[in-house]
Formats: sequence, structure tokens, C-alpha cells
Amino acid sequence: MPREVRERQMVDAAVEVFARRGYRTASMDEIAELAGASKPLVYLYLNSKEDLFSACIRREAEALIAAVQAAVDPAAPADRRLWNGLRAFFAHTAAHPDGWAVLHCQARSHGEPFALEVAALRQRLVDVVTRLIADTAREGGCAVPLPGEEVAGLAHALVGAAESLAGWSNGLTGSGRSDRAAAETLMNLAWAGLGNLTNGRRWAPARS
Amino acid sequence: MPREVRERQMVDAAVEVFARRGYRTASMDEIAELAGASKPLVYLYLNSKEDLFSACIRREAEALIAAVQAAVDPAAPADRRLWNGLRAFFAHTAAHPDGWAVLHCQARSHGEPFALEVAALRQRLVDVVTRLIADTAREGGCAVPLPGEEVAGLAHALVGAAESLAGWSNGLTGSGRSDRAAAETLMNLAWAGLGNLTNGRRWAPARS
Amino acid sequence: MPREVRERQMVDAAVEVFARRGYRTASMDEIAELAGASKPLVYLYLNSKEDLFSACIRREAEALIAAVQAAVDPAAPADRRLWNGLRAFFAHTAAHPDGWAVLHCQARSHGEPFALEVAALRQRLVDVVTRLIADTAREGGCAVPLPGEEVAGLAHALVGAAESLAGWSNGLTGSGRSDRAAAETLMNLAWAGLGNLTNGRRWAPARS
Amino acid sequence: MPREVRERQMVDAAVEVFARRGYRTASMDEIAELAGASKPLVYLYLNSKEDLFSACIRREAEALIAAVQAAVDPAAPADRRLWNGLRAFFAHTAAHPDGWAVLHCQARSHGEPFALEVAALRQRLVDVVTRLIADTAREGGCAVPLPGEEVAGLAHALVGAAESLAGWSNGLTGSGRSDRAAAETLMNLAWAGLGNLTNGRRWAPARS
DNA sequence: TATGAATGAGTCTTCATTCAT
DNA sequence: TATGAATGAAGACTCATTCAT
Repeated sequence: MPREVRERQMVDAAVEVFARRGYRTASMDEIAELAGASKPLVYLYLNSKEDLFSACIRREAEALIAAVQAAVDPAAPADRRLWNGLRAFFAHTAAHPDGWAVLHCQARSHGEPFALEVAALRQRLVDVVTRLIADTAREGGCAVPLPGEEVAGLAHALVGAAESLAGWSNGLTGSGRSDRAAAETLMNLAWAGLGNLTNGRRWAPARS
Repeated sequence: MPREVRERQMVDAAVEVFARRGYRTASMDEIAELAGASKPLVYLYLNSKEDLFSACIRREAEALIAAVQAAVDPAAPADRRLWNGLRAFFAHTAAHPDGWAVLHCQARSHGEPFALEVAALRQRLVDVVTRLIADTAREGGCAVPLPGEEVAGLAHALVGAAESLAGWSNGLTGSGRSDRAAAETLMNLAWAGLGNLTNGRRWAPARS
Repeated sequence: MPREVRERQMVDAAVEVFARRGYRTASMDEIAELAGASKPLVYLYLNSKEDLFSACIRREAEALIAAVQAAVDPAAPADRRLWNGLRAFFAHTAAHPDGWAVLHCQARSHGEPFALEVAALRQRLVDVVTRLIADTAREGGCAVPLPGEEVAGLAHALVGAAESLAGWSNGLTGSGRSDRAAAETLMNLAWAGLGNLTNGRRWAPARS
Repeated sequence: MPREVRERQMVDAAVEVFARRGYRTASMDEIAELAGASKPLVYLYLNSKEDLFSACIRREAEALIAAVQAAVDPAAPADRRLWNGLRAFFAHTAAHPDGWAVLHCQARSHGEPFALEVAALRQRLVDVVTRLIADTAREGGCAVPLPGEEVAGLAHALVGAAESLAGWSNGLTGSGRSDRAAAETLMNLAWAGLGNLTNGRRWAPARS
């Protein structure tokens, strides 16, 4: 069996086991067995548990980002782009729950090397969203320019909301089209909020 | 030294170590040492590593919820309640980064017993927010009643956005009042979004 | 059982196993079993295989040097001191063959940390001998002063000769007093050689 | 590439790696790579790690003995023969430090099969020296016949001294002709010592 | 209340060795 | 002649947990 195929099987198995057990609890024995290979072969191809985990993170991260970016047609208007990006995000995470679990739950809680890696991925997502927000503001005829830091904050908020909704709607059983519903909910929230902000309508605490 | 004091020291130490190292990597030795007690005593008081971790989750969760609820004056108008709740959430997580790390990062990634526990906490937060949204809708003269599932989705989105913003703004260095800025950003986003929804102004994909 | 006693038993066992199997081949399992303790206890007390081996080297080295130095009466004449030192060296190595094997065979062939440690020990032995040679020269009315480098060379040669003789005579079976014979042989060789050198009688290759 | 050439490359590589890492720590992977061949080929030609190590020992041992014997002209007087033998010994070990390390450090510390092999070699060296001593005694007009066991002891002492001096002088840096100096030092020591012994002048402990 | 001493079970990792080609 | 692919066996090390005191 050629090396590349074997290697993909191994990473597949690793993603599954890491998602199920967590990084530390997962054992290389279980991963090797699930991959249908011997442990030394896993080490020969992937070096160490750390490297294997990194490989999982990288592969799943690239896949997620690629899915989102493929869905965003640069020629479409901003709202359409946002909508399609959200749809792709929810669809992809719903279709790859193990990969999403590795990225969202495991990678962040097991120390520097992985946290950094997944932070870099997340930053790329945030960047995509940041650009969408900026474009939305511009195309919507932004009356009051938003400061860069606020845009970044909004992007973080949206990404967090998406992550949270993904976890929730994927956890609901049986609701066949829940990932579309999630996208709609978030789209409504975001669209109205962004529209108001770019028009200078802000909420302010009443003076007490 | 009375048992209660000792026990609190132990949980303090455990929260710190679990936050720094993660559940599996943290060792009972380190926790006992940091607590200034011997290991058998830790076991005598807290039974097992699992129970100790559960105790950490429970204590930090109660503290966070209590902080949020204490800030929400039931007599105030809905927007004010939401604002105060957000402020309290950001302030508390910023003030207790270890506790927040245990709840947000560690507890979710280490198997059933803890994930359930933290899910229950999160549900209570979501419930608080759900009620806020419902009240907001009612007080705002809700033209179009929101289905319960959508309200829940919004609540999850808001909580996720808050969590994400908390992580981001706590990570920024030097910006003295960043947790207030985070609350403002999120408040603007949420307020406008909710307002639109309760008035039936929804975004819909253009027919293609 | 008090820690010190256990620790000595462990080092005893380790010296025996390291001598028999060699550093790398020796297994911590075997050492622990021979010491009558569990492996974790060995690690608790002695940290690692490396540290355990170092502890063996240090203990055996100190014992050997102490034996030699105890035998050398500073008030005695130089020849007497040399003789007593040699006797003690041969007697000690004969009485502690495992310790000698660890020092002479194992410690030198297993990488920097140990080689350095045993080199330091050997240097101390060489220093003792160097001083004896210098004293011998002085007391013998040295006609031609020996250069420092040559004295060091002589010391190394004597120590090497002693080591070699020790290995040989300890390997001979049955000869009850062989370690005394070894000392005599070496004493004769050294005494005459030193005497000639300090009197300027050197061997020189005939011109060809 | 013809088998003999390949095989020599492999043993060359093995000597280097064994000298650097030690028998157990050396890996067949590294040896094969350094030899520029694949691992199965190494096994095809040399059977096993043990056999490969034995091959190294044998080759280096033969080379050393051959060098010493080539230098000893049977027609020359005994002192000349001793001198030339010493010179050749120091020169060869200085020129082949890896081979010498394998013989002197590694082979003795890794269990029966190798220790026996290297002991046999050493015995041949000792035999050469033994004959030299006996000849010296005869040619020097030996007044008091030396018992065979003492001659053997002297030979062991000389070989050990030579080994020790070789290690020391090879370790010194920069002294361009140190292997000649080593030979001189040892020659002086030996010559005078032997001369005295064959003339019955012995050192004896003063009666106490 | 408090602990020094002790361990069973399990993990990552390595390496000599062999097929199938 | 030559090798890419594969593994069984073994070893260092760690840790949650428990007695005896």
C-alpha cells in the first residue's frame, strides 16, 4: 500500500480517536489499530503523538477554511457572501463533526503548540469575516466609519456565535435541516446589527 | 486548620493547575503541593481527581452565574438588563481567567462526566439570556412572535459571541477598559439584531 | 523501611546489574526486582536511569579513592606510600569486582555524562600517583628534574598498568594471594623505572 | 558495486558509528545510511548486529596486531624490538581512534561474545610482549630467572600502561608528536624496571 | 487531622529484523 | 544485486491511588 494512502488512513483514524477521547486520553495503540496498521508504522510516518495531532489540526483546519472560501463568490454582493460563508461553515462542521471537535474542543486545551496552531487558523477565519464586514459597510453606504478595532471585535463575535451555534445545532438530533436554520438565525442577527452600526445607530446606556 | 478552609485552598490550587496544564496533564502531586497539603489529605477531602475537577467546575460555574444574576436588576428595562448582564459576564471572566479557562477550555474536552456538567451550567446561562430576549421582544412590542427554537438559537449565538469576545479582549494587552468595549460591541450587535427580528424585518436570500 | 536504607539497596542492586549487563542492556525492571522494590519507587528515589548510573559511579568511585587514600600514610617514606597505595588499590578492586567493572568498563563507554564523571575520578587517582612520583623523585635526590608532562605521563602509565593487572589477576581463579603478587610486580617495575629516571639514566634508541 | 567493496564500506561505517554511539545505542539505520546502502543489504551481507560488531572487532584487532608485528624486526636486539613495538602501537591507535575506541571501550563492555573476542586479541598482544620480556631477560644476561607468572604479569602491566597512555596522549590536543613522547616515557619505565628485575634487584617492603 | 512509603497499570517510543518485489 | 514497507518485542517513565501510622 502506498505511503500516502496509509498516511491518510492514519490521520483519519487519529481525528476520530482524538475527537472521541481527547488528546491525552487517546492512545497511539488505539489509533494504530483503527488505522489498520502497526504502531511503529504510525511513528515512522508521523513521528510522534504531537506531530500526529498537529497533522490532524492542520488538515481539518485547511479543509474548513477551504470549504468556507470556496463558498464565497468574490463577485457576489456582501450580504450574499456572508450568507454563503455561514452556510458553508455550518454545513462543513455538521458534515465533519470529528474534525470540528478536534479543532474546537481538543486543540485549544492542550498546551502551547496546538493552541497556537489553532489560533492561527481561527485568525484566518476572523480575517475572512473582517473583510466581509468591511465590505458590507462600504457597500451599504457606511455613514459612520467603524474603527478597525470594533470591526475586529465584531468579527470575533460572529465567529464565536457561529461556533456556538454549530455546537448547539449539531447536538440537536433529528432536525434534518438545522444547519440551515442556524445560518438563518445568525444571518438575521448579524445583518441587522451591522446595518445599524454602519448607519450610526448605536445603543447607549441611559444616563443613570 | 479547619476543613472548609483547607478544602477551599485545595480547589483554588486545582483550578490554577487545571487551567495551566489541562485536566489530564495536571498531576495530583502538583495540586497537593500548591495547596500546601499532602496528597492523602486531598484524597480524604475530595475523593478522586474526577471529583476534584467536578468541584472546580461547579464552584467556578456557580460564581460566574451568580455574578451575572447579581448584575441583572429584575426591575430594570430589558435593554438595561442585557447590558448589565453582559458587563458582568465580561468583568467576571476577565477577573477570573483560570476559572474561565477551566470552564470554557478544559471542562468541555475531557469526556462525558465533565462535559455534561459544564453543559448544564451553560444551559443556565443560555436560559438567562433566553429570558432576556423574550422580555426584550415583549417590551419592544413584538410584532411577530419568535418561535422558541429561534430564541434558543439566538441565545446560544449571543453566549458564544460573548465567550469569543471575552477570550479575544482578555488576550489583548494594555487596553485598560477592553472588557467594557467588548460589552459595547456585543450590545450594539445584539440590540439591533433583536430589534429587527421582533419587528419582522428579516434578511432573506435573494431568489436566484 | 527508611529511605536511606532502601536507597542503598537500590544502588547495590544497580551496581550488580549494570556490571553484569552493561548500562544499556540493564533494565530498570531487573534492578528494581533485585532491590526488592517496585519500579516507581526506584524512580521516586533516583529520578532516572541516568541518575541512577551516576549515583553508582559516584559511590563506587568515592569508595575506591577513599580506600587508596586511607592506606597512604602521609608520614611514611615515598616508596612505602606507593606500595601501600598499590596494595589498597588491588585489594579494593578485588573485593568489589562489580563496582570496579562499572567504573572501568561501563562508565567509560556510554557517552559524555558518565565518561566525564569517571574521567574526573580517574584524574583524582592520577593526581595521587603524580604526587607520589614527585615525592619519590625529591626524596630520592633527584638529579635531573622531570618535566611535568612526563610525570603526568608516568602517572597515567602506572594507573593503566594497575588497572590492567587488576583485571588480569582478578580474573585468575584460585590463586589466593594474587592481589599481593600484582602489587609486587607493579611495585618492582615502577620503583626501578622511577629511580632510573630521576637519576637521569634514560634509554635512548641507538642511532641507526 | 562488488560485494567486497560494499562490505568494507559497511564495516567502515559500523566502526565509526559504534565508536561514536556505543554498541547498544548505535542503530542499524544509522550504520546503513552512513554506508550508503539499504538496511536489508546490510543484513544480507553481515547477518545481524552482533555479527557486524564482531566483524568490526576482528578487523580492527587484526589491523592493530599486524601493525605491531610488522614493526618488530625479529633480527633486532630486544630493546630495539620493544621500542619499535611500542612506537607502532601508539602510532596505530593514534591513527585509528575509532577502531581503538571499539576495541578498548566498546567491545569489553557488551557481554560475553564480544568480551571473549577482544580478550583473545589482547592475549595475542600480551603474548608478543611476553616474548619480548623473556628475550630481554635472556639477552640481558638474566641473573635470576623470572617465574612465568611474573613475566605474564609484567606483560599485562605494560599493555595496560600502553593503553592508558594511548588514551591520554591521544586526548591531548595540539602536541604534534605526543605519541612519540608516550612511547619514550613508557620505554624508560619498562626498560629500567625490566633491567632491575632480571638482575635480581627487587624492591621489598621494609620489615615493620 | 495528617502523611511518608509504596505500587499496578498503562503510555510513548525505539529498534533489530524480515518480506515481497 | 537491491529496497520500500512493515512489525513484534521490549524499555523508560508517569500517575492516580492506598496503606500503616
